[in-house]
Parts: sequence; structure tokens; C-alpha cells
Amino acid sequence: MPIKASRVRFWLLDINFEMRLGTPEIWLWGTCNGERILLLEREFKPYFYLVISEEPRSVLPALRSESQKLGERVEFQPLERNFFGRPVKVIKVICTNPETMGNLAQRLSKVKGIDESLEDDIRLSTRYLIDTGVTPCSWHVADVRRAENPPEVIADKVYSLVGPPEKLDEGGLPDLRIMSFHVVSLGGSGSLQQGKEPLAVISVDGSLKRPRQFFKGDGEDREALASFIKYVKEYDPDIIAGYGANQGIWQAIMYRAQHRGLKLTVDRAFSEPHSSLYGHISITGRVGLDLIDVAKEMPSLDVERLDYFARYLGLSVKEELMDFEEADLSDLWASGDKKPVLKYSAQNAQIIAEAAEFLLVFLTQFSDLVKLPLDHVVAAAVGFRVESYLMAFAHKAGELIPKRIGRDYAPYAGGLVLNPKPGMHKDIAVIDFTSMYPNLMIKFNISPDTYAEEPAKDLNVAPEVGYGFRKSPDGFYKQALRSLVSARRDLVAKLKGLGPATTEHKLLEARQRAVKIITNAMYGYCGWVGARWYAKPVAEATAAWGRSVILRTIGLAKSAGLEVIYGDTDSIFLRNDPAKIAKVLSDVGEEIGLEARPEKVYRKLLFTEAKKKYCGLLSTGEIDIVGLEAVRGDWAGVAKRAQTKLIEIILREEDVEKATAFMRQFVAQVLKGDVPKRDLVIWKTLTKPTEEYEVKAPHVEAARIMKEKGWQPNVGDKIGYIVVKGDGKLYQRVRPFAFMKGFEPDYIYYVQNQVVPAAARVLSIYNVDESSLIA
DNA sequence: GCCTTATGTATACCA
DNA sequence: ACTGGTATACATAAGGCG
Repeated sequence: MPIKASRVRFWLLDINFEMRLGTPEIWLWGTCNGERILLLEREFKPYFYLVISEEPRSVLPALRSESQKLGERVEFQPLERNFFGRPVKVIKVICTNPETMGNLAQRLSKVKGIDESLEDDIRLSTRYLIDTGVTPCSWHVADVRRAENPPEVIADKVYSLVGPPEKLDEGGLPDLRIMSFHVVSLGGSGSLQQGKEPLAVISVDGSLKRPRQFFKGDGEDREALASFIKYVKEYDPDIIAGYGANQGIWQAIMYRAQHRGLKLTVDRAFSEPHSSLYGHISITGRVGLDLIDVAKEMPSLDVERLDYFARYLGLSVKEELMDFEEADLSDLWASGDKKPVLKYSAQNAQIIAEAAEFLLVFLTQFSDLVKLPLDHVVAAAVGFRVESYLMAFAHKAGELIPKRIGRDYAPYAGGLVLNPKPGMHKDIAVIDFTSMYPNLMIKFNISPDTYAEEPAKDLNVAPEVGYGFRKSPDGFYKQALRSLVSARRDLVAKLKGLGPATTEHKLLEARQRAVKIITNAMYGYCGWVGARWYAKPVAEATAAWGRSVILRTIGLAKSAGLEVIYGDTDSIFLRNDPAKIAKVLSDVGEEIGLEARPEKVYRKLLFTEAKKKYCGLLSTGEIDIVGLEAVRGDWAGVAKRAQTKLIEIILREEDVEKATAFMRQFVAQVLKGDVPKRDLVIWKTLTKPTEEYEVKAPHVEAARIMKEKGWQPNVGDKIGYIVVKGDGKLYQRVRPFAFMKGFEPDYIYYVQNQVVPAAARVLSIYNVDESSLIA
């Protein structure tokens, strides 16, 4: 019977692998022209490498017999590869079962003549992406035929791949179906504990269908859950977005479904959401996005509250719908006043859908660049994103991928920070080096594979630390960085010719941003002990070159007759004398061979003795606050607001009297209790389970109280607490901000330990005493 | 036992 | 679960005193 072949074009949404009919099968979920398709690949075989120091024929018989003993059908291919820049002889071991591959590799690596096994720790779906160049969130064409024995899935068509898909050089997104969801459960106090309590309401939204809400009637939540599952099937979303979804919301829903005898088949393969590689919940055939992961990476958000996040993205939020604590949701619901709860949840679902839509371009570009599926790229830590990029890059360069191994933490010296000249400075220019570390790594060819352990000719030798790096050939990091830097240059050049509001512009701008992030993370990655391409000398030498560059720049500034007021790692602060600055910049280019640029100019700039903390009035008229309490998330709003106002008075009006008077009045107001409660909340991150803390701490104590009340604070959550009146240590006087009933804020604490120290930090320059603020 | 000082733990920031 | 450098607060241990 002739096999009808055809060609399909698709955008890759998700990839997974299944053992089916005894064979590993790669599943590619694609979308195109409004159709959802599943492409099956049954021919792709798992494999790994054995590094040998002898001739292949002397080890092959032993390898054959060992694999026979294990009952594995394998094929051996002697090959040449590079490992850390050195040519190595390897045997590629192609096997059949990815699940037993690790064990096989371990056994075969013990055979005499085998040095080690490599790449046996790479998952099959990752392997497939690396080897074929197939890329998530990117367009492809593929030759396909109708699948025989297609699996039971939700898809318009199921095909078998005739060969690997070919990646197309096309940008743009297909029409993706985004669905969002938000859940309110009836825990003891409105929390999503372990799903022990019924769900009050599940809200869904998205651009495709009208928003809906499924809620519990008088009885239980079975109906709501069943309707939710049905709705997802009808909607058939490509992306399911939630907020905190990976941190208990899916678990709670799953628990409830199980409790009510329902199977939570919200994926495209009639199975249930399951936990995946980066601690996230994976939904086969769809992309499960937890936007809280995105929020946690936004440094300007003190607290990852959904409404703050939404406002930060520029989305409109109806404040009146958020006007109660989450802790009160349960009571409200129980009191029969369900309307505000429903409205609140509906708005949240709407915000999540809008945020997902807003972020989609950037996230898909990021996924495409580093070759991690969309749900993975959002959930994965920075180091794994860089690593994913490098793994694909290594394969293209014929380099073997090092194993992930456990190492002990090994610190080294980093950037140089100068002592600031305290006081008020006028007309100060900041010059800094553009992408200093990446450029140093390129310039001196700093890479694990160019590192010369023995002294040799023609090396770049790092100052202070003395590590040598071969000048040629180009090292692995240099190749990767150069490709990133040139990609970014091209993108930026293309952007200039485009209208700012066009789809193309948006796409390239997002791409450019993704490239920049990976470029700048490369140095940190190479000094991370968990990195596959970890090399301490690389990180250490880069930092040492950085220190020498900044020191030499200081020298050049001084010879040009400029006073250096401050400097940190890759920047120096100088008197803004344009002619002299220009001289310094050209000297830097000539003598150091790196680009430094004037970054900004301060009309006025204020330093205390402390490093990394200052504030200034920029030439643009803006106030810039760096490192001070006003920009720290772990200070109460009262202190931050007071300090900000104070800084404005001092910088704009230079009136210390007025500033002091303002502070006195502010302090009096706080002592009267005339301050919004939310300005008293102090937020701190719970960095480990409460039991693991060695000393008592206020936010840990607050988290413990939350637990008692039925809440489940997770590691990584920010705990908001208020200091209340009472006796004992500070940690004995805190309440989670949502549980203030019967407690009164300790305004004296807020004055003495928050407002006054924050103000004094700035006023101390003018010899204003702390006590004079309390009068 | 009480007070003062030194040290350690914890967090968030800057680059 | 990318790096080191830095400031700061509070808890706790250690030291001093009588």
C-alpha cells in the first residue's frame, strides 16, 4: 500500500516523550492555520558517548558482551569529538530504551579501556531538540504521513514524521488560545492549603470565550470541578495561565478532583497535570504557565501580588474589587456575601489572561532562543536557561556536553567597589563599561577549553590571579558570546528601521532583550559550581581583569585631572567636565581596548560613607535612589515614603531645615497612628522551610502563625508582617498583616526602628541627630 | 542576674 | 539552583560587673 506523504508547516508548542508500543516516541505538539496537530517520531533513538583512550576495536568486544548481559540491543559507532577543546575518541552508544540508558551507561563506563560516559544524563526530548535543531516556539516544516495506531489525544490531526522537521527562518506567533484560571478555596481562612477544603470558585477567562465561573453551591465542589474540566476541553487552550499555579493551586485542584472521584483530564492526552523538571506542573500538549515565576524575576516588585504585578505591566486593575484581605475571603463567602468574592476572582482571572497575552512575545522569544519549551523556560532558573543555550551551541560546534556533577562551593574575588566621598556633589558624570564581563571574556578568550594549566607561549595572563588562556583557537565561551553579541547587534540594527508599534518591532525588541539577558548571565554561569561548564579560573580571571580595567580607568581619569567620587565594578563617577571626560573615554578605548560610555549625569549627588547607597538628581530632572531603604522591599512603607520625601526636599531644595521639620511632623503623625495599615507591613522572603531556621526571625514567626491559621506559606513567598504592641523580643511581637484582629501596631517601633533610621541615614550627612527628629 | 559588646544569621540590594 | 561585594537589623553568645 502506498504511503501518502504530505508536508505540514507548524509552530512548536510543546514536546514530550512517551513509551508506546514498547518504543520511545517523541511527541511534537504543533499549531498552524487554526489546527492543532500532533507529530510522532518513532525512529529517534536515545544515545550516549563513551570516551576511550584506546583503539575502538580493543574495547568493542567487552562492550558487546556487557550490553548483551544486560539484555540491551545497542549499536556502537566509533567517532571523533571534542571535549573541552581537545579531540577525543568516543564510541557513540545508540540504544533503544531511554529509561534504562543511565544504568547502561554506568555499566559500560566501567568496562576496561573506557574513561567515562558522557551525555547519558540528557533527556530524550532535549536530545531530540538539540540534535535536530527543532526549536520550541518556532516555525517548522515537516514531511509527514498519516499515523498508524495514533494515540488517543485531543488534536485535529495526528501524523507520523517522515524525517526531522526543518526549522524555518520566520518570526511571528500563530493565533494561540490562551486560557487563564483563578481559584478561591475555602480553607480555614481562605487559603489553598492542601485542598482539604472545598473550592469556592474557579474563574476562567481568555480572549476566546466569555469568562466563566464555576462555584460550589450549598453542598460540595464536584459540580464546579466537573464543569471546569468540561470547559477546558471545549476551550482546548494552547496555554493555561495561572498565578501561583505551580505552588499549590494545581495540587489543590487535583486533590479536590481526586476527592470527588473525578479525573482532571485538562491536557490533550487524557492524563492529568504532573510535576516536571523545574518543579513546575506540566500539562501534556498544552503550556502550563505560572506567571508568578515571571513576577518573582521583576526586581521592582516588592511583593508578587497579582494586582501589583498587573499594574507594573500597565494593565488596569479595578481597585475596589481588591479591597479586602485574601484571608477574609472565606468569612465573606460563609456570610453569604459571595458577590465580592466572585468579582475578585473574576478580575484576577481576567488580569492573568491579559498578563499572559502581554508577556507572550517575550516569553516565546526567550524559549526559542534558549531552546527550552515555553513552560520550562518560565519555570527554570537563570543558570539552566544559559545551560540549555550552551548545550545546543556545543552540539553545533561538535563539542561534547560535560556531565552535571556535584561540587563544593568555592568562592573567589569579584568586582572592585570604591569608597564614596561622602556629602553632596554637584554635576557628576557616571561612565561605565558596556557589558564589561562578556567583553573581557571575548577579548582575552577566557574559557574552560582555552585555560592553560601549565605556563606556555602566547597566553593571555590574568592580572593578580595569574591564570593563562590560549589566544587561539577561539574558546567555547568566546564563540557563544560572539554569536550572541553579533545577533544582538543585527537585531538592534534591524529595529532602527522599523516603526515602533509594529508587530515585527515588538518581536525583535523582545528577542534582543532575551539575547542580552543570556549574554549578561554567562559570567555568573561559569562561576556557578552547579554548571556543566563550570570553571573557577574562568570566573576568577574575568573578575580580576575587570578589577584591573577599572583601576586603570581611575588612573586615566586622574591623569586627565578628574576627581573620582565613587566606582563599583564597571563604573566610575567623575566630575562632569565634558572635555576631560571625552579624553578619558578615548584613552580607555586606546589603552584598554574596551568601550566605556557616559551613562548619566547627576546635577546633584548625595553619598553617605556607605558603598552601594546613594541618591541623586539626574540631569533629566528625575530623582534616582540607589540601594537606600527607600528602594528596599524589606522596609515598611512609612520609612520608605518618609525617606523618599526627605531626599526630594534635600536634592531639589537643599533645605535641611525644611527636611528636618518635615520629618518631625511625619514622626508625630505616625505616633498618633495616622498612617495606613499597609504602610506598616514589612515584607521578607521565606528562603527555607520554617523549621530550618537557626535563629528566630520576625517573618519566620509570622509564617508560623499563618500556618496555624491554615495558610500554607511556601518557600520563596514574601511574608508580610506588622509589629504590634506587647512585650518581648521583636519576633514575639509580630503578626501576619492579614491577621491583625485584636492587635494594635506598635507605632513607637515604626518610628524608632524604621522611620528615624531611614531618615537619619540621609540627614546624618548634615549632622542632624536622630533624637532631634523625635522631639 | 543584668547590662554591654562581639559575633552570627538572614535578607536585599548593586554591579 | 548565575557571581561576589556590601550594608544593615536582629538574635544570640560571650564578657564584665558585683
